[in-house]
Amino acid sequence: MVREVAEKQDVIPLLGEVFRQHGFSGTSLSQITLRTGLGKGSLYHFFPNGKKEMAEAVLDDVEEWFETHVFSNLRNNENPKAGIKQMFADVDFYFCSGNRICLLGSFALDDTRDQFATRVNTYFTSWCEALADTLKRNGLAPKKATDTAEFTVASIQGALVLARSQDDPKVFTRVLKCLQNQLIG
Amino acid sequence: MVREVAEKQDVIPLLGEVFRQHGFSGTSLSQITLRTGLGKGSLYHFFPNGKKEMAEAVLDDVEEWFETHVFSNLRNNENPKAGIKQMFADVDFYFCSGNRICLLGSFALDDTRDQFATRVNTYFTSWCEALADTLKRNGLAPKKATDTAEFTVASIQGALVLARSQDDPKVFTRVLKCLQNQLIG
DNA sequence: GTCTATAAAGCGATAGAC
DNA sequence: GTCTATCGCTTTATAGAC
Repeated sequence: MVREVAEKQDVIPLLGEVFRQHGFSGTSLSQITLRTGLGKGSLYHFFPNGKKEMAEAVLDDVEEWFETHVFSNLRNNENPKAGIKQMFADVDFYFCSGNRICLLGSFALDDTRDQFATRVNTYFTSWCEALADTLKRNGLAPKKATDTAEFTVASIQGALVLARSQDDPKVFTRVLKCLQNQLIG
Repeated sequence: MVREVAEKQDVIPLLGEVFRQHGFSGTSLSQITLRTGLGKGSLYHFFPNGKKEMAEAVLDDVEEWFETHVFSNLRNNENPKAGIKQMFADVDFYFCSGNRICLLGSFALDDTRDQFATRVNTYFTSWCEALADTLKRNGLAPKKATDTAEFTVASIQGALVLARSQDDPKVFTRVLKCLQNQLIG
């Protein structure tokens, strides 16, 4: 770290990296110290409730990014097709073209989910609903729009899993392209 | 446990349950003892290399199940459409209609993957290749078959993630139905 | 094959000096 | 705000009795 005095705002992205790498239960405070350059003293100064509060701060950060970039664009873009196209561009950017996993997806798979149940649920629900709204405005029947949105969000998550399993981010790019074709051909 | 003397074969499914619940790094030997009823002495008798060897035994078991039921059926079924239909039935059965996660997908997401890299890679590769083979025999062009198989396997994984995030297994059932429609609708 | 006892290391968390 | 020292607990793993 360059600065001697850290700011919480600068630490959160680094925490996100550590949690993405090791998972929540696989992340130890010593690994956090390694990545952030902050000792336990500083970490507990910023996050009095320890590791769980650190993860919550990261999840807040993730939610805010998706709300600002993805969800609000889906809801507010007057051109549904353009909104969907923009979603795929943002998603590709955020997940670094398949080189980055989804922290909420990672938390969802084991019992970490239960510690962050509301956040995990809300993130995916918001995404599905915002996309379903856009699909309706693009002419899909309500039920069809809901199902298609759910299917799309699921496939994006699975593409991240499969890309990592093969250690090949191109898998993610291919699935994204296929999904975009299905939605706005 | 009813039996006083355990057999390795009986222990492996229980190990699978524990790893599915907590993830690999979230699983401790004391939790394994709770679930299996076996003390450290017995566990290290069966698995001298400890937790990693236990996970490997579980992964071997999973691979064998999928090879026997899913992959070989896809490769050998003379009727491609029937083979695909059977795959979805087997997958729905194995993942308990969305109530069970994929251990290899769970391992893939964090750095647990690196400890089981070959197994994780091979499982998904075998699945994609077997499905692509069937899709070709059903009339798809080679490249289209490969892409569709990859897309399908990814979506199945993502459906498991999304179902757990919503604590709603029905999500899994809906995505599976949608995929089957796309393939042999 | 199973158990208990034990070791050494690492864990999350706290206290207090600076 | 940052650090070091420390606490109490859990971890993986081993040893040895039965």
